[in-house]
Order: sequence, then structure tokens, then C-alpha cells
Amino acid sequence: MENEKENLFFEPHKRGLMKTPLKESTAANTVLTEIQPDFGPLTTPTKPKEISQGEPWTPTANLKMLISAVSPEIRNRDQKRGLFDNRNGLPEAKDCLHEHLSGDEYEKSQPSRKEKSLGLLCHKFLARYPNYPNPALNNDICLDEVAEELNVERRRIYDIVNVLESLHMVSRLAKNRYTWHGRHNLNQTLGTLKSVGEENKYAEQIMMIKKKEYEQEFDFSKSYTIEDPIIKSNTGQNGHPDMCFVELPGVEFRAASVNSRKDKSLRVMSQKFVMLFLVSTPQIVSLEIAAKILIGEDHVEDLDKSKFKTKIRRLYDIANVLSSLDLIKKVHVTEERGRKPAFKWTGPEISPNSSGLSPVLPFAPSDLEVRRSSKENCAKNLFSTRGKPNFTRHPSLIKLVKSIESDRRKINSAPSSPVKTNKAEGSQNSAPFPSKMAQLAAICKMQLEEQSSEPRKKVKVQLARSVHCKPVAPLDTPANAELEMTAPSLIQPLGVLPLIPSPLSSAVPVILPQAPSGPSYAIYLQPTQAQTMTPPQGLSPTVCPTPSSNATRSKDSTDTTTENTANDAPKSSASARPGSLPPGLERQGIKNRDREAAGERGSKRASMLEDSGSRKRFKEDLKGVENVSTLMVSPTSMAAVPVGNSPALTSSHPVPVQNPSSAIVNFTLQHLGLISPGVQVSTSPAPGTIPVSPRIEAVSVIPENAGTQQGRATKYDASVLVQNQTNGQSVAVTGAQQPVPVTPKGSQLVAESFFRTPGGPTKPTGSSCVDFDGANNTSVGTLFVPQRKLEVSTEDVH
DNA sequence: ACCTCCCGCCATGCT
DNA sequence: AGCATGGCGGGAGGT
Repeated sequence: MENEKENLFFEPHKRGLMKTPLKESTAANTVLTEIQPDFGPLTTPTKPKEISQGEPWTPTANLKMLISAVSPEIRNRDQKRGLFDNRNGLPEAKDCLHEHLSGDEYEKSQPSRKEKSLGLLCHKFLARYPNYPNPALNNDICLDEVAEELNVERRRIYDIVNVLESLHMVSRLAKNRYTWHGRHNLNQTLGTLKSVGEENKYAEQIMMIKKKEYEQEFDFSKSYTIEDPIIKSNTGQNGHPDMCFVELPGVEFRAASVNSRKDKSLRVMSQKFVMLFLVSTPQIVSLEIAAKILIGEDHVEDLDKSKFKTKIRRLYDIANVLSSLDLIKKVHVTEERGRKPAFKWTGPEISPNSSGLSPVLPFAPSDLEVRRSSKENCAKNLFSTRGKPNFTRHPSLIKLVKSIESDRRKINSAPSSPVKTNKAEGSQNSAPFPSKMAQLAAICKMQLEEQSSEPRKKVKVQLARSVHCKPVAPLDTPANAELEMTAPSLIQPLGVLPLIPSPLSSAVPVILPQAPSGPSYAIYLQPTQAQTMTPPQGLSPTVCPTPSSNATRSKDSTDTTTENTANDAPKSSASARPGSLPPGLERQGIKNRDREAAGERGSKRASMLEDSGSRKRFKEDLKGVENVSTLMVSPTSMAAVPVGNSPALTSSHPVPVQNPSSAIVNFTLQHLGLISPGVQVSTSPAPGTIPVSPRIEAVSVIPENAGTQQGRATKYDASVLVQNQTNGQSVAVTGAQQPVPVTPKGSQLVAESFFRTPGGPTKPTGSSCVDFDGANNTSVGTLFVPQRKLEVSTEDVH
């Protein structure tokens, strides 16, 4: 059965890369090699294990790579020399290198653990396929082959594929066979996930958790109890979490086996994890919170350690893959307690399922109704296709389906010939790289290769990127629509409070039809009051309809995150990128489709560079442009930031103290890309609470090294405060453009007092910061630093 | 000492 | 039974 298909395809992987010789060698070799040889049997080979090779790369080589990455000229030169060889290159390169190193070093280089990291492996994997594959070609993936080529156990490939599958970047055809879809469906998938996430009220859950944490820290009364229920509610009626896999039409799992499997895990976890990013405002999600929520669905209370640990482990696995996709990047959230690992969304901004980007599916905003009916109808009925009962499909996806199916048809029709063969890799490819550098180098190399295909533009672009990026972006429209829509309703009761079971949540099938704009609410609870957030109306927890989650920032008090700006750049591009051609691409010089990746990669690359100091610099440079904005709210005060246009919003509420008018805020936010143009945010203190000034510090992004450019990076700061009020929320934003102080500290912000709620008197420490990350970042960065400094450090993403 | 997370045992379920 | 999947958590590398 499946087999047939297998043969069909020819080259799955190869990306355009091939074109240029440049790419060559590299670690990526593997990737390069792609071209495959053929394989015989489909069956699974068993473990590849032997990792052969020594590693080709030496540090020197890595450096070279990095350098070359930066400088096209150099690269070219090298190429000529043959440093970068073609696919085979690796070995060769190796040789050369070895000569010098040999011995110890060589060995050292061996297999460090990092070289075997899932993230690197994923990069290699991704390097084999174009971001936007031509549907006409065969894009199938033979797991065995891949495992072999990449010299890893098949088990690892499953890890990657499962995550990719959760994003519908691949779909299973049959045993051992997957079809590569690349990023064609990504935006839609993300939109759907966002919708589902909203339905599940993940934003609220996050807030609850944070609130809880906050309370605990401070020992406030523990009102935890309340929260739990909420979370539980999510669980769904049955009480158990909805572990349903969100399916896209046309992309459903075909293999029975897959369907049968409890899809608990990785796939589902991955989707949920992504949802958290899409739904939360700062778009920064700490592993801890993610784990709690994911577990929570099952049993929050239980939280036993082991379970938690296991969840965290899985999240790391998922995060590594997502990082490789440039959808997230690692950062650290600094709290009082210390740093917590977290990830920041660096993927495209998405509006709830409709892809705003793609014009294609314009959904009428009006769809609210639809939405409501949502869950049920949507999915299943719409696409009967293969209906798998369990999965839900999002209506919006219909289009996708069509396209996918057409693709599929093409594929099927394709002549089958098995071609796959990649082979080579075995020994060569995976050369062991010396750790991070190596990884980076490898990645860079891959990217280079990609680029190479494109005329050089890319390189420059990347560098330039930092510069460019920015500004423009901010306004996306898509969001706007949402806002408007939102207002009404709240279909979901605002509140979060009531979170109760949203229908969806329980329902497995996530799919919600949503109008593009699903209303999202951002709620900020005030810790103090919060204890009960309950009363939605009550102010404390206000719910604000926000346009998509973007607006919401829940970050509450507990943590502060600092982001680093560094990588935002990619993001911006990302945001831009719509399904089809990402705007960003151009700038990046990427060719469209295939290359888009390149763009991303480039960005990624930058991030990768982090390892070495140099890389940091590099990174920073890139980042310079970006800004991060952080928003801090005092813990207590947190209000929800409603983004939506709440009526109130417009009216500017004066924010106590310093706030600038909401208008300013909105303006700022819009520019930042945090909210869509249409949307306005206002924050006002909760009724109960008067906003005191929260402490906000201006944060700076701190790049560690501030690169030269950084200075720029600092960009403007705007401090925004958000508070929500019952009704209006006013946000205080300061849009100052001041250079952001690099040191947070100094900057204490003015605002500090802002929102304080009674309860939380200032807790000095407790302040929470919200960052707006830049998510969009855009151009202007605003940074707020909470009192404490928040730092977000970007770490490398592995 | 903690953070990451690789590794691979072994359960699950399809063939 | 054999093989494909993939849950899971021990324990080791990195910092």
C-alpha cells in the first residue's frame, strides 16, 4: 500500500540548494547530500547508528563558516578554493581539517552531545526540504532514509516529525512515509491553533497560573483554589483534557495507526504549546507554565514532580524543533526567584485562523456566529474527507484542503519511481561538530547553501535585515478586524473567570470556527484582589476583549521577562510573511517559496551564532534594530489589557500618573505590531484598584554585549502600562523614545507605581513585567522594564 | 547543582 | 510474531 507511493517521488528534499555549489560541505552535509541515492527497501533499517565519521569540522572550519556566512565574498572565495565543497565536501573538508587537528581535537570534536541535539538534527532535517515545496513534485519523506542519512535513530526522527506533523508541515502517508508540506499550511495551522487556544482559554489559564505563582510568592492569601477550578474546567467536561489533535483538512493522518494512537503527547503537546504562544500576549511562555498548563489539563493538582519533569522534558524536545523552525527562540524570564527558561514566539503573527496574511481566506469577520456554533459543526462536517473522528478541522481551512488535496493528487499521479537515495550521508554527514559552534556553523552552512541558491542577496540581506526590518511592519490589518468583532461579545464569557469549560476545551476537536477575529480577552488579574478573579465583571479581573490575543498580555506579575531583542528580526519578517510570499522574503532576498526558509534561516542563523561571542555580536547587530518592548505591570495591579477596542478604549483614560493617553498607547502598540491598527488598547485601572503606578522600569533589552548597533537597538521605549479596568482599560504607555537605558535599573520607571493595587503594594520584587515583545516588534521597540530588570536573554537556542 | 535533553527501553498497536 | 510508533524517564553532558 503505502509502498507504492513511496516510490513515487523523486526528490523530496533537495531544495533549491543544489543550485549553487556553494553550499556544499558543511556539516550540513547531510543535508546537502540530500540528493539521494536510492534506497532499496523501505523497511526500516534499524539503527543507523554508527556514527561514523569524525567530524569534519574543526573549530576553524566553523569559524570560517560563520565568517563566510557573514561575508559573501569570503564565502565565495572559499568556495573557489574548495573549502566548501559540495556535498562530498564534508569529507574533504574534514580531511583538511583533520590534518591540523587530528588527534585530540579531532576526537573532541566528536560527538558532543550537542552535536546530537534534536535541534541540530531538526535543522538538518529541515534543510532537506524546501519551505514551500512544489506540490507537483514528490515530497515524500521516508523516515528510514532520513534516519539513515542523518545518522540517527529513527526514534529521533519521530520526535521531529511528530512536531512537524502537529503544524501540518508534514502528514503521514503510510508506514514510514510522510509527505512534506513545508510551510504552505503553516499560517493556517497557526491560525487554527490560535483559535483553539483562545477557545481553550489558554491565555486565561496562563494568567491564572501566574497569578497563583505570584500569590504564592508573596504569600498572599492563597486563593489558589479558585484557579484550579478554572483550569480544570478547561479540561473539558469529561474531565479530561482534551487531548485532541487539531487537524487540518486534507492533512489528516491517514495512517490508521496514527489515528489510533492516542495522540496524547508530542503531537498534541506541540500544538498546545504553540497555542500558548499564540494566545499569550507577550508571546513568551515559560516552560514551567507550559508544563503546568499541559499537565493541568489533566490534573493540575496532581502535579507530581515526576510528571512535571517528564512534561518539561518533552517540552524541550518540542521547543527544539520549534526553534529550528524559527518559530520560537529561547529566552529567560527573570523573576524574583531566578531565571526561568522560557521561549518567545518568533514566528509569524497570526490572526485567528484566518490567515490574515493570506488574502486568500478572507473570512468575514462577521463570522462570529459561525464561531459560536463552532466547534461542532465545523470540523467534522465540513470536511468529511477522511474524517477522523477525533480530529477536528477548522472550517477556515477548507481552502487549504483543496489545495492540499490537489497537491496530493498530483503527487499520487506522479510517476513513481523511487528515488530516494540519499545516502551518503552516513559517514559524512553527520560529522560531529564541536558543539555549539559547530552547530551554528552547520546551520549557517545550511543556510548558506540555501542562499547560495539564491544569488547572494541573501547574505547581505540578512545583515541588513536588522536594519530594515522594522518599522514598516506594524500595521497589519488583519488584526483589526478582529477587534471590532470582539467587542460584542465575548462569546465567551469574559471571563476568564468563568473560564469554565469552554466548550471547546472539552471537546476534543478543537476546531473552532472562528471568525478571524475571535475575541480574545486579556485579563489581568490583580493579585491582590485577584484572589478571586472571578467576577468578571468585577473588575479585577477584567476581561477585555481583545483582538486577538495579541493584545493580551497576560504576563503577570510573576515574571519578568526580558527578552532579548536579538532575534526579533526574524520575527518581523515572519510576521510579514503571509502564507504566500512572505514579504519578508523579498527583503531577504529569498526566493520565494523555497527560500523563504532561507530568510528565516538567516535569522535563525543569526541566532545560532550566538554561541560564540562573535555570534552574539552578530546577533546583536542583527537585532539592533529590533526592539523589545516590555511592559510591566505591577503585580498587583495587573489589569488585563484589553486590547480590543473596547469602547472605553478609545476614550483615553488618563492613566493615572503618567500614562499617556491611550491613544498613545495604541499608537505605540500598533507600531510595535502588538496590536493591529484598528485596535486600541486602553488600560485603566481596575475599578477597584486604582492603578497605582506599577513599577515599570524601562527595560532595556539587554544585550549582553551590546553591540554596536545596539545602541540603536534600544530604540525607543515606550512604556506601556496596561491596566485594565473593568471597562476601559487604560493603558499607559509612554512612548517615549528615549533610548532605552540599557540598564534597566536605572530606569526605574516612572510608572512604577502605576498599577499597584492595593493588595500588592508594591512589591518590589513582585513586579511583573510584561513584555511586549516585540512580537512584532517592529520597529519601534519599546521597552519597559519592570522594576526589576527583566532581562530576557536570549539564549541560544540550541 | 541545576538545566538540558540524549538515549534507548519497552509498551502499544498495526500488519 | 514482527515491525512501526512513540511514551517515558534515567542519567549524563553542559554550564
